[in-house]
Amino acid sequence: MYYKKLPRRERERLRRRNEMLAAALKLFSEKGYHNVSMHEIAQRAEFAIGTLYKFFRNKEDLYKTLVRSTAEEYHRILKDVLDQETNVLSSVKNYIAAKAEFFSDNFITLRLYFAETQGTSFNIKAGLDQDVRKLYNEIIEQLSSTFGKGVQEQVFRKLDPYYMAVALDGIINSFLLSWMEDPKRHLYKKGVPIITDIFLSGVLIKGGNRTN
Amino acid sequence: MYYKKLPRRERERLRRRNEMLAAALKLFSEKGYHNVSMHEIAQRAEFAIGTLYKFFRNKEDLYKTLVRSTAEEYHRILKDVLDQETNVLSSVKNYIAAKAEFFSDNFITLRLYFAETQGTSFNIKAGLDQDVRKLYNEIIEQLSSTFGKGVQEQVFRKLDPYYMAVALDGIINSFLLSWMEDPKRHLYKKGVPIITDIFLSGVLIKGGNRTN
DNA sequence: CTTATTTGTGAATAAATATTCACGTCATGA
DNA sequence: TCATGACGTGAATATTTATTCACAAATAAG
Repeated sequence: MYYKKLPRRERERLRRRNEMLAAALKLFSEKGYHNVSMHEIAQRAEFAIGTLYKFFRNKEDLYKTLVRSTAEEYHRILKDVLDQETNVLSSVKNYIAAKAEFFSDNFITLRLYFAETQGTSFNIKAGLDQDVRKLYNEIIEQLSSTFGKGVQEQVFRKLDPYYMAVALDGIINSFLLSWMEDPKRHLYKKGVPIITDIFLSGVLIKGGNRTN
Repeated sequence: MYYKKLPRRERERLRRRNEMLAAALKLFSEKGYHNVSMHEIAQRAEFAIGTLYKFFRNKEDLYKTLVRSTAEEYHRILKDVLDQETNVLSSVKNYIAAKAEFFSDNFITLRLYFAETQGTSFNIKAGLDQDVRKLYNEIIEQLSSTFGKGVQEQVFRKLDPYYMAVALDGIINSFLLSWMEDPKRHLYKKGVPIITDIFLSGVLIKGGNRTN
């Protein structure tokens, strides 16, 4: 509803900028930061190398912009889910579904996500790393607090809420990863109920083996 | 018991080679493939740059050698655990413990492991990726077959064994990751029973919510 | 239509770093 | 002790790629 708010010049400028970001996202996602050259990005976006530098101070700036905006969207979506005023069990279920859905919408982003949160964010110079990690941790903390509430309400067993959050996120990530590697074999829609089920009920046949 | 099997010359040569690999491992693990120069590795290992090239054809060769040997050790250890003739429940518990122990022994390797299995292995040119991934998948498949046996023996619920394997590995990895980020806060020894417990029994208080 | 301003271009430059190789150095065996 | 070959060295070279900037094209203003 706010279209046309900006002058034509500005809008065109933004469109160009987005084209460059899109090209960069695709390339970074496929090959990783250091295996993509500025020339390559410019070429893919069909601009001259100089133009690219008119929009972004340097390669790192371009990359940071990309990752930041992605991270912020990720953060916003999951935070919204956890902020919703429902019972804790629904919150957790919604969290699982929302995370899966976010990435199924843009497969490409998933690669960037793993590159930044797992393993190799130490590839890029400091600075960005911290910010993205912080957003990621905030979500884990909030998920953790949801579990804390659940424990008090006696919906969940009396386990450390933080570890529950870590465990859940780990399961989801490993399903996302296997989906990323072979999208045909591991449909994500099929994964959501399985994740939920395993996490909530465990894999043992009887509750009798519980240590607690 | 096989010391002295090799001539002095050869042994010294191997020792030198290992020093170079050790220096490389440390640097790659800390900064990632592209942020480490051959000069840096040579300097750290206290050899001239030319010497490094006498031992390894090029940078990629050095890196591949490193990752391959690490991956092979990882593979061997976990395969041994799963091959052990015990009941399925013990196998799974041992798997959890063995994986945690392997990485607690060499923290540094953990970084390399995440770089290769998660997210950014697509950073390095093809070839290596495939081999390492293959070893990793073999373990998941074997874990999966253990779960299959467990389902038949009615130890585990009737869920897809492959997904159980994916889920378990995901939980373990996320605990390892949080340990890597803050070793003081998340002691790995403390993590093992929690992982086991959550995975086997789930987080819900009652078994009544089970969907199956 | 002319001028001014903004924006796009890509050859040229700068910097980083992977790789080579002509030359010492050292150990071994005669 | 000397000759020989294996090994180590690091300055020099090759290559890749990030970044700049003088100029051209397009657009807006008068």
